[in-house]
Amino acid sequence: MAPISTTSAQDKAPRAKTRIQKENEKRILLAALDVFSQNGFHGATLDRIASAAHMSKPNLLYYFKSKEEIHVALLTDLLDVWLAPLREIHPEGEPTAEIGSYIRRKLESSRAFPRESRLFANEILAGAPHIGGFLQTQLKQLVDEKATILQGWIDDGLLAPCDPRHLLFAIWSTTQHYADFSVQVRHVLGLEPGDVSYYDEAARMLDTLFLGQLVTPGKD
Amino acid sequence: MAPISTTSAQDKAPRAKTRIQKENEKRILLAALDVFSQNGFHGATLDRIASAAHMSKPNLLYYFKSKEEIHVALLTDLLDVWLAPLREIHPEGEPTAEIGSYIRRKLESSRAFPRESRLFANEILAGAPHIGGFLQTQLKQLVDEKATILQGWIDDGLLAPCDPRHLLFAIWSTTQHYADFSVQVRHVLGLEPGDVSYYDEAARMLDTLFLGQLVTPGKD
DNA sequence: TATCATTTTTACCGTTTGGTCAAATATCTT
DNA sequence: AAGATATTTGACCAAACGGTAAAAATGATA
Repeated sequence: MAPISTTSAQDKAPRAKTRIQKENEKRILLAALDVFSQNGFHGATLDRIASAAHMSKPNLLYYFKSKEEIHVALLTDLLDVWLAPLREIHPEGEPTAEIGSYIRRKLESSRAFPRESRLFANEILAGAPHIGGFLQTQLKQLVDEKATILQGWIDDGLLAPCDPRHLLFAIWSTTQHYADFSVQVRHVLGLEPGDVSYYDEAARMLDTLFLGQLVTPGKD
Repeated sequence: MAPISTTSAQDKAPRAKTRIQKENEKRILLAALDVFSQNGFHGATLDRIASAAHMSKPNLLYYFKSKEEIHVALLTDLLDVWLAPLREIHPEGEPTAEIGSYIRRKLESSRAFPRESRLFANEILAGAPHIGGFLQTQLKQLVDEKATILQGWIDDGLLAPCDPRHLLFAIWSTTQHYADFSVQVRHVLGLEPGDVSYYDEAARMLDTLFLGQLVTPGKD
């Protein structure tokens, strides 16, 4: 296995990163996030990424060996952001509070990082060719762990009986929907292209849906 | 405006469709659905579509003038399927039954037509360049209409107070999630590639979520 | 079977794409 | 300032791409 040394003097293969190198890699990744999230992997071109990064194509390829390497770098950075809200669910907390704040964190993540969300959605839609391993190992493990917590709450009668993992799916889909399908949301609501004012109403809806009872018993 | 005449004898421009023509157009659209839904518009190539349709590329282009024309034809066919379940929500019905069966229709649509769902998701993710008009007019109109029905139920105290359009968003996202993100669902659940056995549990989850109360009041 | 329209194929074209290479330039270190 | 290293550039390439033209083959029709 290749060591990922950062600043060991004895190593000779991986040199320390220059100031310019760090700056330009950041510029490239920011530009690539724009382009990839708008057009998907195949729809993105190195010329467009380079142009968005105010850089020539060969110069871009001096920092990343290939288009795929940029894509993988972006996805790798993304995975931490994606998992972070889930990690914070703790068994000591009260179910309503824990689930409620998880939903709020997920929705806020969707609002703050819509491009990242769309990048992720594109990758999954394409069959997760690059992060399939991550899904099967790290994500599955974390989901299993948190599902156990939720199951505990169900067993204690604090949560309605349901498959905890599908509950997580429902939270993921509803929150990410506002980033991934934002165009549809805006068109249906009759909002202008840049308008994201629907997030407040979305938060209320998700609170009602996941924390309250949605349909009243009815008068049969 | 160009008339869309089908079988008027006096017209000379649009001829009637041959048996071979109908067969091959069907073959092409089926093949294109496979390719587009797996790789998105930019990831799909005419060579792959032609190959999947067991046809040479120029022959394919004899039936459809361009790659985009195939894509638009697929999307156009799709829109009816997409709207159908929503149309069936009627104001006379009982809220729980109406919403419940809508969810079941949507989930069944997701299970039966995952490729169509992914095609739609890809289009929206890309900013809906081809069906933006449809979203702003037909879909918005239908959603407004059905949202009024839901609002009526809320006013009658039959449904928990919430924004009806966001309720529809929640139903769309949770049901479509099982088609669009099926790879992730399977990886997290530890299922084999072709396995879609999670749909039963998904149906139970969505019933609990949308029709029952999920989190019990707690013992504070 | 002769005629005509439809369908299919072969060969090809211009453009775009991801990527390379060597030379030129800038930056850092001593 | 000099030398070494890091960065940037312009010219280029092979492959893949969407699409075309015209001839050849097939099917329908009388």
